[in-house]
Amino acid sequence: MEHPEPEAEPEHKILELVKKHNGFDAFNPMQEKCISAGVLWKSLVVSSPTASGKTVVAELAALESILNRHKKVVYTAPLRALASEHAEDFRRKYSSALSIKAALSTGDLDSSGANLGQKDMIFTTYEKADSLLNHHAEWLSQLGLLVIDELHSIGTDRGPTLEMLITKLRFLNPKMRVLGLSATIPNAKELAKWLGADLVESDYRPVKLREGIFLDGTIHFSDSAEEIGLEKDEVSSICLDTLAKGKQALVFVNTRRTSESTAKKLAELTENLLKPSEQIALGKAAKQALNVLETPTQQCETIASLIRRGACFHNAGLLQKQREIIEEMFKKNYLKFISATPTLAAGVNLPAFRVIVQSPYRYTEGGMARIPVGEYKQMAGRAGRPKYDAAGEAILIAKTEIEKDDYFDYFINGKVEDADSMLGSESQLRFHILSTIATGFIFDLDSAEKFFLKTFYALQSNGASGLFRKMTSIVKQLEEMGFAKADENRIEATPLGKRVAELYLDPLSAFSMMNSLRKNKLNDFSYLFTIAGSLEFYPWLSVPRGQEAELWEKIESEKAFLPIDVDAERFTDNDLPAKYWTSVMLKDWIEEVREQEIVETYKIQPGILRMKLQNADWLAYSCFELAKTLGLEVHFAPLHKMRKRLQAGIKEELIALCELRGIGRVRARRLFNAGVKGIADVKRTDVKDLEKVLGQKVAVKVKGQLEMKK
DNA sequence: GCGTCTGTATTTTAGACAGCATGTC
DNA sequence: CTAAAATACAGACGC
Repeated sequence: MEHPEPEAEPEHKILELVKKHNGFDAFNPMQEKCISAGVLWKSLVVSSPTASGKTVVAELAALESILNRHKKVVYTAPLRALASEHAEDFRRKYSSALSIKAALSTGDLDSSGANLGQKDMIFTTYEKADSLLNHHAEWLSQLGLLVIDELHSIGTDRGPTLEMLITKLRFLNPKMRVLGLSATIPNAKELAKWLGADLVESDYRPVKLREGIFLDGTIHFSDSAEEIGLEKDEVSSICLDTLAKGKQALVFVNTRRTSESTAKKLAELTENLLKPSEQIALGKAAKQALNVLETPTQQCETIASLIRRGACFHNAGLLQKQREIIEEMFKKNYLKFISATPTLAAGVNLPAFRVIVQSPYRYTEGGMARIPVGEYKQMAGRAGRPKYDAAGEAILIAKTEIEKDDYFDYFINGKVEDADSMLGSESQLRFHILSTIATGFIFDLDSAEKFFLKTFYALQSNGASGLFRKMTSIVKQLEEMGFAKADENRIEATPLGKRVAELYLDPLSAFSMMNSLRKNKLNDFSYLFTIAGSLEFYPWLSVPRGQEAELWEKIESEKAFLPIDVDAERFTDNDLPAKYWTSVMLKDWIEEVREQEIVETYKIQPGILRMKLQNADWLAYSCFELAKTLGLEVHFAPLHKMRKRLQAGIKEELIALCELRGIGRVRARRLFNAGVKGIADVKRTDVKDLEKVLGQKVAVKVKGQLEMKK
């Protein structure tokens, strides 16, 4: 059915609905601009500052599509946290009121992916949406609207995935509208052109932003200066002044370690100034943060103590739960300061009166480098709390007069970088070409050309010949690895290649896993090395100083069991000791070494450990699936066991016990040592006896599970 | 001779997506 | 092409 432009009546209704469910009676200037540009019936790219209210624009377009045209909407974002926050928000506002079915689909175990075909609105990450295509989710060809949050991220390392996703979805849904939400970037026009969309640009912000530079006790703004004095160090001085104004500050630093030490410094400023009510709230939060694990680590204790004192740090080394607690305490104005790495700039919105950027440099592969202007703007954009502040202040710290002038030119008044296509990268192309072949978007040279011509890359580089040239050699590589077959007329993926695409593995990585699995002598450590040594496990743990030689010796003595050609790779792979060392860490984990001990030995924070373990679990599953596809039965049982052990961090003997909900590595070990060694034993044991080991609550819960199974 | 302090050389450095699949207080 | 803070280490110092 053709749907012409909707009539005036329903259009008006959509506007009213959105206003009503958001609890306001007028749209802001940016939103008005989008409405008059035709957000209800056109494709649009909106380029405007963070927190300018782009979510509402997405709601307008989405409701129109769902209510008037009865067409599905996909919202996609670069972070799971972003997707889930928006999903929750949308559900709360519209789901029950308008009986709109919204779903969240990310790689998270907790997010339900079932029955997406029956939903009206689906929130996902770029990768998950792309992966759904690899799994042939049919409903993806019935979309009315695609909302792309953070569209400017097309120019980052995850940009190619987004670019391919958009291209594929537009291929499948020629009439689909697109709503691209982007930060302010110079080439937004170009992106709009690619998407066949109109461009709406706006510099509207709900709170004014003043950008300044701190030098020798004075904050210099472009039109004025404020003398606040310099005591101890720059960050403390600014924070002290912030405190005197009764406000909060977000401090961005460039390493995790610095974020921690800065927080300790700032806690000294706040600890004696907290009101009793604040002390109570923070005390409660501190206790929560301390007890997110069965046994708290050193870091948990540090975090708890810092929260109690009114300032804390925030980085990827924290456990997810702790991050949330800290964010919430800051939002409620109990925590006065957070010192953070860029995690906080990219994530959910967490505004503060002041944003302090301690240094605009960061270590990169090529040594120390300036952060992109766009990244500075993203941090700066967090300044100013709507309703509380008349204006927000972003303050960059300079050490010299020259630096001050330079920062003004480069960061404050400078030009944000263009978002350029990154699809030319060979490794990215290898991954995405396999996936396009596996899903049938590309099946010969003609179709390849047609497809590539629709990419952003083609628009930017005036044609697809660049991609086309690289494709030939990539297809050859894929053929050699057994993932594709090609002749003059036809290119197609082998069943193995299709499976690799479904598993969302890098072809190169899958190939090296397969080679490992084909070795005849493998033990448990070989599997761990296969997992930890794969590309997806990057970055590897750094080898402690002075231990490199010792590790080489071990590698040499165990080389029969390492699933690689040690003699060849010792000269070509500089990361070999690090890969080995990382495997040893995984080994410790499944040997039930305590979390705190792992954290200390491998100098890794709990949050990073979690991330690595989740990664390991995914790769263990992938190995298992590859073995299945290859028919390598010898590996089935060992890999299955290995996966269970990685999930829980246990020796083989505890696998059965850990199947019970509420039983993890710690409790399972306690049970086992008390003589309860399996499900049957648990059944046989009296609740009273279980309580001695597990505590009352858990014991009852465990018993309850077994009752239900009867 | 041993523990502690101090100055200097050396080292280290952000983030986070994906598979599978069940009913939680 | 750009930095800065934490840590390891060597030597000095006091008892």
